[in-house]
Amino acid sequence: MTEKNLSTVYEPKNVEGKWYEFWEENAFFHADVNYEAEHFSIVMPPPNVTGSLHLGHALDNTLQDILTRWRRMQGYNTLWLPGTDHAGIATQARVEENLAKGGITKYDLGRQRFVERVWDWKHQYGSHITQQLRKLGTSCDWNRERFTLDEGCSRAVQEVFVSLYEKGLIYQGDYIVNWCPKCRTTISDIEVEHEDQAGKLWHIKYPVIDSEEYIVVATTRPETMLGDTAVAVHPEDERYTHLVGKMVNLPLMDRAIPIITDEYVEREFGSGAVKITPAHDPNDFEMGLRHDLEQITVLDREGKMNENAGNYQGMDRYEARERIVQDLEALGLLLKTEEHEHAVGQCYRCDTVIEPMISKQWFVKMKPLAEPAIKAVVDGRIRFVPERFTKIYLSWMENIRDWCISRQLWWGHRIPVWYCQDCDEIICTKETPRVCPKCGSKNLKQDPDVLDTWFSSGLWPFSTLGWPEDTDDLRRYYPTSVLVTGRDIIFFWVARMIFSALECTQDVPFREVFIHGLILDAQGRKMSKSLGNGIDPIEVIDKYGADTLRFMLITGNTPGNDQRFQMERLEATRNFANKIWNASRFALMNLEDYDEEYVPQEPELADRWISSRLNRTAQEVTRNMERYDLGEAGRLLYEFIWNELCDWYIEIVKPRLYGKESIESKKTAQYYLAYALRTSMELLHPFMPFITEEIWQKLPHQGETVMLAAWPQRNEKETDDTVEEQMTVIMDVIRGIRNLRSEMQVPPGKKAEVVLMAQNEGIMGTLQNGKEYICNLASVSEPTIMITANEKPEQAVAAIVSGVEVYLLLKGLVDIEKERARLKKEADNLNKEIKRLEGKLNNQGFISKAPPEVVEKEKAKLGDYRMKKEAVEERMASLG
RNA sequence: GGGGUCUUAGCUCAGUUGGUUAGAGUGCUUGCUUGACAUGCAAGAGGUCGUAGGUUCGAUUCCUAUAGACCCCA
Repeated sequence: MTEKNLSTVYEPKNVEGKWYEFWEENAFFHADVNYEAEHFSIVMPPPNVTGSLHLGHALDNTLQDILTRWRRMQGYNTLWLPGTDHAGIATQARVEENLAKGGITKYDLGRQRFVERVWDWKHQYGSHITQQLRKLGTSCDWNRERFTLDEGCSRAVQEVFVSLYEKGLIYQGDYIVNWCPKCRTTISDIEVEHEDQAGKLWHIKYPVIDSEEYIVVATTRPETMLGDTAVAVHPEDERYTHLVGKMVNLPLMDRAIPIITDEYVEREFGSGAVKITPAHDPNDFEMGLRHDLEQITVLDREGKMNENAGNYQGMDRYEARERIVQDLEALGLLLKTEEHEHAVGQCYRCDTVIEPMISKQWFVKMKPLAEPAIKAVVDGRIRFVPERFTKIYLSWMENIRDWCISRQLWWGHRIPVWYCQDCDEIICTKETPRVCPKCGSKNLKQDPDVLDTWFSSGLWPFSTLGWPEDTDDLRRYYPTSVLVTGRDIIFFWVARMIFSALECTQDVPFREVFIHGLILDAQGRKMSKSLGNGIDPIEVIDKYGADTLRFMLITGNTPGNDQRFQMERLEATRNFANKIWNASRFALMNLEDYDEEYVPQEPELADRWISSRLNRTAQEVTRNMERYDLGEAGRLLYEFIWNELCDWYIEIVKPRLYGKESIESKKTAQYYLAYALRTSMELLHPFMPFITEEIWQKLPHQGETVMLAAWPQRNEKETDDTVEEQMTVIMDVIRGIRNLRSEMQVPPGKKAEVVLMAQNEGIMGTLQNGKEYICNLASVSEPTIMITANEKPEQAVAAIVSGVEVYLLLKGLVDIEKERARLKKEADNLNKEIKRLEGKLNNQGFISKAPPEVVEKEKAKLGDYRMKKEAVEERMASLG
């Protein structure tokens, strides 16, 4: 090995790519269906097929990869199934933009050729994001990669559509839907984002027919008045009782419309009278149905005023708004204009203001599907982690509205419905029909619309495993073990998978849903294109390595909470990778003559200590992973590796490795160093897969890859409280000496003389046992170790640690007054604590009600403090 | 209007069955070419745990109210 020649700085670039190829070529990610072990399966939330990786993906996939690698090491039959989403609107929009550069529209190409173009686009860019996922280190089974528009997923979509249609759970109807004038399609309710915006509230006078009176209505959208078919007041509003039933003359349109009453009207809002536009407002639409009002559509699909808009025909909706206000003012019908903040619905894709519009669309009837989906979560057959997301899910599911699933796009799953042009028969089948089953006509036309992308992603957990076929994969890996996704997608996706799965497979799609938060920028804002505050994970990987990005994302995270992306934390994590790298360089330099056969007979205190700490860490890491607290698991490993393994064990063991002790001692140290480092790499592997593989391969090991090493389990025999207590004493003494040296400004190069007074024989034995450690780590010549005596060293400064009085001899350099002041401060501190504990232990309530072990613990603490205080006071007395 | 999260060291955050002299990273101060690492080592300073009540022997932790920040839903 030539580690001495290797860079002292870890270079992820030289390591990461090579191991990924190794894993993929050796099919280590591949899941073979077998029943020898319990299964663990995850389906990856499919990213947009032509999109790019962002930090949200990086976090989501890192979490999944950690769980997958961990379970695989534990011996589960593990499948992580990857794939991509056709992302209807987004992908189509990008291809259209691209066409626009050449001055053509999709209409120039026609549907068929346009869809071919989109497939070309998909083939060109479709592997971009999966390559990016590989850079991140994801250990998914690429042989099983799926695409929402592939043959199998498409068959599943048809199957479900036809089945729901036949059950009457899918229907077609004219309802008010959310129309995006820019995307030129409907979108579902949850695709509308509501944002409070500053607007105006216009108070308009509508003249009452056969009267001198006006009725004043307040609106934020005057352009829709052209489609008004009524004015409504609250039935108990006495201000208007005398007008109910009369007609008003709709200004600008010169149309007579009635004044009606409805409970829905808020008396406090505006004037208490509202204009009703059933064709352009969801609430008005409902009211229109109740009162059998006419629906007059005044806007077209591009957001322009249509032929029903009188003189305003052809104007854009905002232009029309201005003109209408002007015209009303000119007519003296504008009473007043107020500033008004109100919620404006916008398209989640393009931010265009949504136009509520009446349109014939396909819907899924949600109530019957929601019921089992609620039950599955209430029953605990599906569990949300963190638990609080259960409530969010349930409240949404309980108030669910029918789902508009048709989209006026060309890219997606075409609705499997045909209309007979001769007899108007509607045919819904999986196979393209040749003739009308009713009249035999061949003149059939397929519905032009495609399905909401989420309709197919809702089937993802089972369509990807082969459903509706009864496949081996489906039998083995379904229901999947856990779904990992962001909190922003619970309604869009998680909820829809749950009800789809229950309907189609009569089973839950996954047992657990692990929800994580969003990655925000350093100021705590959402990352967005418009703000330009996004960070490209690939750039981060190129600069710092995938391991660093992964570990940084994971350890900065508590389940379900958002986190800010801080460059400083990235550097700190990079330093951790570098630390591991250098500790390994050191180890490898000193393991050149490692003896594979050697089994240590007499491990030293430090060896037994690192082994004990390692085993305890393994146990704690596992425990935290089991509860999805991956961040805490990662932090524990960071602390163990850096603080215990590097800062203490390696430092302690150096002289032994350098051959300054016996050959047995050296071999034993080599054994424990290799064991501790290798096991650390195994525990850390799910988090930082690349660097751990690189190092594991170089260390003494068995097996082909750390990926398939057995997950370290706690070995009861190796955890030893006594050993840990003994090492704590030694470490405290070393810290005590270092502290004194630093305060007294003893030059680092100078060996110090110390006297150690042990409280009892046992501690004295421990000190003797750890004498070499103290000499080396505190730079001490030869400590005098003895039982506590009344005779204290003169010309010395003291530190009191648990069980030991530490004296640093400083001939002629001790400032008695300063030393006394230093000790006084320490004694005061101890007195404060002693008083606090005495108060606690004198409290009858505490003694009788607190658990006995807590009382014992407090008593022990008090005893320790008292002894320390006594020692400090004795020392002060001996100073005279 | 309803619901949720957060408020702990200058900054970013841990702190999970209520008992710790309240922790980490970073920043700051001091000293170090200590035969792996200055992307490092060692020592140190720094916190009324948002505010006010309550429950309890005991509250950073549980409950209520309140202030502020952010998010979701209507």
